[in-house]
Amino acid sequence: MPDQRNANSRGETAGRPLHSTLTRRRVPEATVGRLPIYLRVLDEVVADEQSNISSDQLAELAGVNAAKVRKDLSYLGSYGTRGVGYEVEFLVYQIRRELGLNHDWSVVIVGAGNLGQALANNGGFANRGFPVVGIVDIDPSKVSTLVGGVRVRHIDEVGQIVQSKNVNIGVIATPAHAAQDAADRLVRAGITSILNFAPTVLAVPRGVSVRKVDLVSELQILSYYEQRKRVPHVATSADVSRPASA
Amino acid sequence: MPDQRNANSRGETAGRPLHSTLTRRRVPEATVGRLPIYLRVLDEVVADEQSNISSDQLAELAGVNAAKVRKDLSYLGSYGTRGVGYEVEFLVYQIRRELGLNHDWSVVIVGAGNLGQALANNGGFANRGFPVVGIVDIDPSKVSTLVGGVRVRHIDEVGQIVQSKNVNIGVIATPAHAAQDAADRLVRAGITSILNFAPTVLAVPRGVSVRKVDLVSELQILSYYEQRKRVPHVATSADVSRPASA
DNA sequence: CATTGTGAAGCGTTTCACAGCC
DNA sequence: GGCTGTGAAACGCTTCACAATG
Repeated sequence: MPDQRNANSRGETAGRPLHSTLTRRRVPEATVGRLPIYLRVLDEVVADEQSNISSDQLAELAGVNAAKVRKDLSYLGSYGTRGVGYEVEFLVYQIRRELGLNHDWSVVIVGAGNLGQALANNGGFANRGFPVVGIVDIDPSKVSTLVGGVRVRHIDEVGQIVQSKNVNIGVIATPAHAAQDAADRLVRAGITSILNFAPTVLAVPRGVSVRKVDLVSELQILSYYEQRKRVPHVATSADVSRPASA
Repeated sequence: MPDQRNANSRGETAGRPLHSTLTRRRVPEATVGRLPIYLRVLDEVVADEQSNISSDQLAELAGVNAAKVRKDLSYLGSYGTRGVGYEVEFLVYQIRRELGLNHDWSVVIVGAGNLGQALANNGGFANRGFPVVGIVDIDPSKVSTLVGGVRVRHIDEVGQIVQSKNVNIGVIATPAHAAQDAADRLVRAGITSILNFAPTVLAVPRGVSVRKVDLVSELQILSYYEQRKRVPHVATSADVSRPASA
């Protein structure tokens, strides 16, 4: 069904990485995914009034290994001092700059159900630079209610909200069956970044970034590893006929 | 600070993949992460009463390429028919079996705030085989309230709940500062799989699987790519010396 | 003859190991 | 001496391309 669109998930567009071709220094996708973790950790280090940090210590706190930390940070530039480590405040600044966190990015939430409301009420967004400036729903009975200090408006108004409030990011918190329509509306409104909580693969045009958070999938993945812990070494007949040679 | 524990995230324990050493057929982590997506898609195919599906069609619907689908499915066994495709119901069964979804996995939620309540109210968990059998909070004023049909109990009772209701998976929906304590309590209660919504790197003993869902990180990653779209081609001196040849 | 299953090539990520530098 | 920055090796995942086959 998708037609000159591309299904995508986890930050890639049908195979092709989603970052536009040839911009500045290239930071690998895997590294981009870890920079937010370093930021979190460094915030606490700043709070502890520690001014320098080694790759070893940062690695420990972030739950990765030190070589990875150094490689990751080296993509941003040479911001460390040999024999000393990294100046924490400076490093925070550089990571934030790289991630584009020098200014706020306004967010609109589609879907004022349980999840949408929880997200809107979650102060963590706004004070991390992602103010929720709009919430929309298709259900007239939800419109006009106040959620997290923002009045819910009808989804038909999403285009106007995006324009007038300069929204950059859309969050889809609708049921699965409504998610594609929500995405279409967001895209039509000019949104080019979507965070999708609905368990659906969205079809969006090239140039629109989609990241997916699928709670049930996460549980199912945990289930896989949990099962393995419980049933070690069950050699089924299928296994016997197909020794794990490959 | 962690002491004979290992910080981890995204399903691995400090570098080492978390699945116990040498069990059955090995399914790559990347594949495990996609099986839930195939399941979702196949559910709809079943609903459409289509009995067979080719790797091409499944790939299209799942937003990946066909070779990947075939490789992924080949790890589970040879369940397709050349020239025909895969029998949908049988494939669903095999994927569910591989993921350990033949039976329910009970879930306990720690934290009855906005997010915890939204998760508990989200029917999608229970009817996908992850019944929420307990919700706990540290705040006495939240205890005894009813959330999603489950009465909130005090966090001190989490061990008893896990034992009596045979809980396998813990979901942490607390503020960041309380997340490590929540994890410690869950681990002490015998939980070996944790889904963490708090923006913290958890330290847990080996053998405990942790998956993290960090909403702000997701937004920050979108911010990175959004920024790139907005500021195309700021050729710094570094770029000139490093044409994107790789 | 359409479509799977899979070796092999290609590619991105992680880790190693050490030269370079403060 | 201690720690960064980075080539190079190792590893895992993706994609190609085609032989195998119902």
